Amino acid sequence: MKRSADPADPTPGAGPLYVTTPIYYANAAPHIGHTYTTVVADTLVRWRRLLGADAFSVSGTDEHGEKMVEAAATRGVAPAAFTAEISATFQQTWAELGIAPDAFVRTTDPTHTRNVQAILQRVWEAGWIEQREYDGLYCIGCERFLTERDLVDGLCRDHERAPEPRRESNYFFRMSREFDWLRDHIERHPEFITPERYRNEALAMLRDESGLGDLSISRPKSRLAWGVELPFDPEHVCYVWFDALISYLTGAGYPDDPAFAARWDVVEHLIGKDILKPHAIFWPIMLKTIGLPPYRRLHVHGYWNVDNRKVSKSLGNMVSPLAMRDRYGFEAFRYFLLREMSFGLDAGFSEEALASRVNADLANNLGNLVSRTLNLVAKWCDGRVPAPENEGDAEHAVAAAAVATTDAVAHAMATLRPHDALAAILDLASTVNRYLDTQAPWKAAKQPDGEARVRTSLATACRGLRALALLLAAFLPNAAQGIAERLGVPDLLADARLPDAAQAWDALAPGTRIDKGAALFPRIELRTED
RNA sequence: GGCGGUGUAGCUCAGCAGGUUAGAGCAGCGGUUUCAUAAGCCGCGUGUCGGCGGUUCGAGUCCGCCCACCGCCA
Repeated sequence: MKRSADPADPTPGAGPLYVTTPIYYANAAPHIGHTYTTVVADTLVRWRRLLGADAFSVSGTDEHGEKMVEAAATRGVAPAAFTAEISATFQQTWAELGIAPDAFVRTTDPTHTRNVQAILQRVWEAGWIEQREYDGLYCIGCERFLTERDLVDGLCRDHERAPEPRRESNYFFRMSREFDWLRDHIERHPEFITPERYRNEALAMLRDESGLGDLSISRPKSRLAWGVELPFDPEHVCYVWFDALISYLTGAGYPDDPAFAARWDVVEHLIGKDILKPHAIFWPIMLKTIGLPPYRRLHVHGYWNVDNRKVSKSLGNMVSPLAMRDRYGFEAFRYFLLREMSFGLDAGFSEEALASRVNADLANNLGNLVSRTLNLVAKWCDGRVPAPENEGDAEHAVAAAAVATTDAVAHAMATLRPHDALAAILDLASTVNRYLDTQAPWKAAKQPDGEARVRTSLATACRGLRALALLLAAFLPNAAQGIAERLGVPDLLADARLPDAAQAWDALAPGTRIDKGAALFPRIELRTED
């Protein structure tokens, strides 16, 4: 089942990486969807760095558009003040959760708006933008003109609000000229958009073409002043998507940072399925007209449903990552997100599901393994990691399992399947639990000739914990560090490099003083309603 | 209406290019252990693989039709 790695083929997915989250639309505090994408990006970056590769990440906030003006007006503040506040909330949230993108782009940043204007000017001069009159019904919620088919009882289908008639002079990005090129590119590069279902959807959009056409990228200032001014027409501002996508360039240092080119070579975007079209269609064509190669990959994940319903403000079922942290500890929540969603598919969140998943995997399996191992070491080995004395098949099997797990995690991460990676890691914890039961050092300790068995089995279990700490470092950094500290090797993760570190099975020095510490993951007891 | 997707054990999902008695985790049931976080370990699943038909020596796995749900588009 697990393919053994080809010796000529190094660890898969071990090269440098530049990964982005979406530039989140900053009209409300971050919720579970933002948190998921951001956590996946963070995990991916940590994993690549653990493999010794350079990894760079960008996140940010998209702050322009009519909805923002509306929301700010509702709150009685200026758009700039409103978005500054929300953007700060995003940044503080990630910081509090221990997630630190290398760059955080606000679409209102002067460096960014300069980039947008320079690019607009260049694309304009190259003839990719033209002015047209447009007459139609406009939905502020969608930030676009609607067609008859978007209407239900005269209301926008998605936003259930009445569109307003508008006649506007708009600038259009003539992207339809490149649909053939893009279709060809996607067809020639099967991994350009993953999972495959979303690649198919992108191809379907291009096949029909009916819904696509050219893209309006401007709004007259008379209607919307909150945006980046078009350099070639000061009476208009740039439409939100054109502006926002360029953040991926700004964040990577475009155009002046010498590191930009290398980053752009290895860029992969992470998005939710709701913004497939701009990323799969608009963006590659924009890049082509800018004169940059397409991004390397686009990874698309599904939606989180909460308590079996779609997440929406009106339902009030938004899940705040900070609230989850306060209630269960952030890594429990982070684990749930990464483990429960099969990347690409929709998944469901509920506190019951969280408790069940965390208790089974983290408390009962992993946490308890740490606890019982260290307790045995404290009791029978004077609190020091023992030296193995007579290793046999059982010990070799555990060591082999650690290597196989490392390989499995690498494969899973190379194809953006964090859920599979975590399943493999927890499986290793099970293996060590089974090993301990088989060896039963607590019994051997009471037998006259059992000492070698006690030392060997506990040394092996400790080595297993060390491997688990290394493998978990990217997924649950605090818990991994917690294991390392309890094992008496607090610097384990500081400069560890996989897969060597996991394969260096005997690197845990005998005599190391362990520290039992508190329970790594206490069981979650949900209060039951009566 | 068109295109695409999904439909596999109570739940969440694996099943790649068709091939021995269809799997995992969780939940449940039984047993066992006591080092440990009422944890661990062992054992237990007769599931019409949505339905019908077809191709094949052989189909969950390919083809057609149908049903349900979802998405994109119109």
